[in-house]
Amino acid sequence: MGDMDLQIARQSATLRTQVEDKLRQAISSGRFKPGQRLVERELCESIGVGRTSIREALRQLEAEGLITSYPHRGPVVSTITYEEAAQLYSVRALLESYAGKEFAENGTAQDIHTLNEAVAEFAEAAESGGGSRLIKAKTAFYDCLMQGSGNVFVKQMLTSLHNRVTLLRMTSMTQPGRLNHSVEEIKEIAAAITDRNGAKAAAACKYHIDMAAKVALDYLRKTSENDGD
Amino acid sequence: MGDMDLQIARQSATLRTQVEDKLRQAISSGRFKPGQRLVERELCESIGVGRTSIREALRQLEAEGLITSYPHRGPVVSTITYEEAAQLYSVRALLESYAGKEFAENGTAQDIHTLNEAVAEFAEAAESGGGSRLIKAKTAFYDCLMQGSGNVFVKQMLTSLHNRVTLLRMTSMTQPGRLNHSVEEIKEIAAAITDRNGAKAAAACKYHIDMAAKVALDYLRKTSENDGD
DNA sequence: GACAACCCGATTGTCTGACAAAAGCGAAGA
DNA sequence: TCTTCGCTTTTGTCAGACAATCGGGTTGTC
Repeated sequence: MGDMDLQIARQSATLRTQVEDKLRQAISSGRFKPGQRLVERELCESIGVGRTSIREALRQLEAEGLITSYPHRGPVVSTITYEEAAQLYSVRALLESYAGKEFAENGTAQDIHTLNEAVAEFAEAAESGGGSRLIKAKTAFYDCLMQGSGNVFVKQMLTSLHNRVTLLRMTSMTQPGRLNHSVEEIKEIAAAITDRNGAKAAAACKYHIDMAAKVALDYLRKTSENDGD
Repeated sequence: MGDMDLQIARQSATLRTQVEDKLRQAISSGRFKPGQRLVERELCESIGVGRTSIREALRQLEAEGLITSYPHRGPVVSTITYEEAAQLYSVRALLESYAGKEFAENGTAQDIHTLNEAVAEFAEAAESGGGSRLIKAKTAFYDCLMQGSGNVFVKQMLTSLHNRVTLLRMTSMTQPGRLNHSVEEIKEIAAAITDRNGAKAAAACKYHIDMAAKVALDYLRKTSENDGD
């Protein structure tokens, strides 16, 4: 009874919250592409709720940076430039290193146990190759990492950054060789944390993000024929 | 003609934005105290706008962490525990150090010039003792620091953290001796940045925040007779 | 043919009024 | 005293309405 799989449809949540999740997912999954306009009435119809709920959900997503609203023109899915992508990965490296360090130095034994389980699950998922299972496993790993850092602000900020990474719309794991490297790097992180080695954990986290950033930014640079005009 | 005092009431902004600012200010100024309930209808009356604008503004503040909403009970001004305050200052130190380092290494000469002007203004304000002038000067300094970091995400996150610090409702500068120290520390930061010394700038930023944190947390610990039940 | 002014449709921003659902509170009853 | 019931308050959500604004197309002029 380790995993408390929180019920998918917790209908108790307010409607607005569900709309938020739906929109977030639509953006993450690429159904709404960066730069695309989001027209209120269309969203009302497709989701089946009133404008109130839609608009309030949009405000939330706007604050998270997933969408950008221009006055009297409405919201569009945020776009992210190459520069911003580089900045995003820089901050991520900074915060995740910190999280890793804190985890290693102050995390509970329980947290460490959970982390290692998440890593094992991720490694398995990487072998069996299930795409959605991989994403789930990686999410679980990061949730655990942020949780273990013991810092609610770090957790919140990293969550936001993770969401925004999806705006780049390239999984950074799709590269054939990358996935194996990724697994190794994550194992390294978990090992350092289990060893209670803060400095090493921070370094491993930073390395992991730097590698992911390199792949992502290279990819962006190559496919940047559509950023000019 | 140095100060371009942007017109107070830029009526072009949407109403919702103005409400956000008003609420943010009310919280920062302590007119709304942590833990206090915010009833929609009261806000409507006191601000003089409809529920729509109020609710959307509240969603924004909620995302920023300034208020916390419980379903079917409405929003309250966020409270912050001692632990969270400590975490907040930790992240602040981390991010501001990073900002200082980046500024020193990559900031433009123009940014550096502006920074030094802001520091001078802050020092003057500290001597003349104008409370609101001090706050303004400090805000200008931090704006410049974040701007100079060249990282929009850092800027955004630090802005959010700065807003939340006000939830602690103790200026951390009110301590008689603290202000002078604060001025010195800030001068140190600016000097390091002007020297293009990244490591030193980072250290100075961290020191500055750590000192502020120490004062703040000591104060919180002393006045924690009202956190039990 | 190019450029400016203008008008019109689409969409947002905002208000009002309405109502179900839930939370909290007080009273009634065991 | 404790539980239960019902009432009040407030939120969550909808529908409809309307002014303001933006963008695009049209018209008119040089």
